[in-house]
Amino acid sequence: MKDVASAAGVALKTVSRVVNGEPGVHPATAERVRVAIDRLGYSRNESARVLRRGRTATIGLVIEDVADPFYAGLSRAVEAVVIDHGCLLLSGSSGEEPGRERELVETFCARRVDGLIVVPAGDDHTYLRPELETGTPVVFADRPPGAGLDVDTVLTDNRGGAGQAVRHLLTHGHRRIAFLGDDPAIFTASERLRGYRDELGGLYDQRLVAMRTPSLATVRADLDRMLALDDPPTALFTGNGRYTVTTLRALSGRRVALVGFDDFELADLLAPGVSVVAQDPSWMGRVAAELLFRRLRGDTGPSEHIELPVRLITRGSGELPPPELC
Amino acid sequence: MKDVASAAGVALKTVSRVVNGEPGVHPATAERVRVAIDRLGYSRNESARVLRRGRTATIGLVIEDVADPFYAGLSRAVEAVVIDHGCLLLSGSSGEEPGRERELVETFCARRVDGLIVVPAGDDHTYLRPELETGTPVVFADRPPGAGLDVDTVLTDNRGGAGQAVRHLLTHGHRRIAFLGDDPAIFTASERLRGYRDELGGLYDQRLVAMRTPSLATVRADLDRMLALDDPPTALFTGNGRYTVTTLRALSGRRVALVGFDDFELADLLAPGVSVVAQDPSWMGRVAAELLFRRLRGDTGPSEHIELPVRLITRGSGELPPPELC
DNA sequence: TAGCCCCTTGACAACGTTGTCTGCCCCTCC
DNA sequence: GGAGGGGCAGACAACGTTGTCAAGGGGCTA
Repeated sequence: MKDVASAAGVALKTVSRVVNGEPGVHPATAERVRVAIDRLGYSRNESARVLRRGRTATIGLVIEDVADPFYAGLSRAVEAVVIDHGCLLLSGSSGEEPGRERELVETFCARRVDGLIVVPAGDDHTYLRPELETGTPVVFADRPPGAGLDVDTVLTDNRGGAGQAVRHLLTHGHRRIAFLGDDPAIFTASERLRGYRDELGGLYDQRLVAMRTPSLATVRADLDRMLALDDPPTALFTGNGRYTVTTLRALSGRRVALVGFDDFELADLLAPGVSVVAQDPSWMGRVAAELLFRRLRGDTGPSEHIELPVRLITRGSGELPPPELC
Repeated sequence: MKDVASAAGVALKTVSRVVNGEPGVHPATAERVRVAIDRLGYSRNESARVLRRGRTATIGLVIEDVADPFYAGLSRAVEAVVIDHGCLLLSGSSGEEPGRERELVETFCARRVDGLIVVPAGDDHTYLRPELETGTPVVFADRPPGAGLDVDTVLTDNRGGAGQAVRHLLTHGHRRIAFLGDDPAIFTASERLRGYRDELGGLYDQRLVAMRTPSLATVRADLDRMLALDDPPTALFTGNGRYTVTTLRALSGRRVALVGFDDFELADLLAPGVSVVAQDPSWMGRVAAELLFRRLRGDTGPSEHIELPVRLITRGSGELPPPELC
């Protein structure tokens, strides 16, 4: 900027004014400055600007994995809102590791983001205290923060959704419904288990539940074990999109009724189409981002806890009757 | 930091030394400083640091759309490499708009990223000149830069891949092979068209080519038109993952041989499985990022133009014979 | 013509770091 | 006992911006 100033024969401050579109600069002078800027290929140093002004116009987003379609959709929606507010989005994947989550948050804080949206991997977020105290708004999405932190949260109605899935299978005559889901240490997994269990009531059978990080081998093993029971499951409820897909693969053609949590591309093209309880990741992203910006605009009301509804989409797999009724 | 210094009863510089793990601080003093840091919840201001040191330890990535699995995979791979180098990744989606692409690049440059990886949306990149001249390395991925810019590029063997797909269909007896692809203004689309055309040679028929941004309606219209011809296509070659999926939907069960460019999740679960010419987005991301870091380490060799091979994966749809041979 | 105000411009400090240089103290070696 | 050196700590300037304040000049009004 100094170079531009001397090239244009004006003071530093005048260049600053032109760059920022501030009023009170003679058009001719402004033009001279602009020419100098173009000639020198000058671009403002954002770090210095941030340092001086205190606001970074930057939002941080911590998700689990960009390559997971759910988070990719959420990410895209957050990015859109952030851009609408003239800000930049920093984002990173925690890969389900609490340490990495914390690292990311701290990196973002060191860069002085104006606000944070976090899909937590860990369950201790006391490290966020200092930031919260300095007034940086934080919104948790998809999963709530660890105990003792009262911040804005946007969740899916996991329990209700699981209940809805199970109810759907029950009304189609199933009594033996298995649940295949992620490690219950993950909030959404344990909530969905709870919804499943509550809905089943007396029909609940521990042997029809398998919860761990899915791989084709483990899912196949779990399925084989369950289907070999004297009273095997006639229907499956899978705990998330990744799980549903892995389960479909592990079934390798065996026809069992199935409802999955999370919609996924091509669910409609499979035979039969896969019935799902669908979340809307874009909606969640949008809601979280808008809540964050409301806080940034100064809304200091009590922390909000939003729960987004899910939608049952029937495509065939969830409407298969139990074999004995065929 | 000033507060930490006075709280610990030391000078600013000593705190700086502790924060940066520089040697020459008495362990007892360092401990005192660390206590003060914890107590005050201090975190270094990265903007000030960047301003002072000149390096940001930040890489910028411009892609087309995070929600597209291809770019999500690429993104994740770039992020992994960037983290390995102790850097932060800024990324944004251009949404196929040249203006947005430029905006993103300029935003990143204003934040003084150390290097850039760009999947270009536009074809004029002269605006990058100033940055290139100041020595910021730039790597183009998936698509080359506009004319007149000689920079590192990592592409897929689009032409060869398309040729391979067509050859595969030819060896299965097809002579009428249609091509459904994106707007030829997009580099990858036109390259794939070229590979298709070159491989078909005399069999090429303008009426079997449809190129535009895919929507279910347009693809359905194009398909209906082609299939109504006197000598309709017996096989389809689709120009990218999104196109393949849309085409499968538009076919709504009609059995036509098909090979798609790009692999996609569940391609193996459809009936028949979808044969594809697969790119490896992670590989591309990794290669691009590693090339970038090699430049950052000072490699000033001539610009590289890497072309990654594709892999034909046969799953059934590409091996269907033409109807007359049934 | 004096006084006032507005328009335009510039000088300067401050934001929070870090690199450089200097200073002090204590230990060791001659 | 003095010189020299190493370990530790601090003072200060500079990075590139922007907010504050002040100043110069020209036109308008009384």
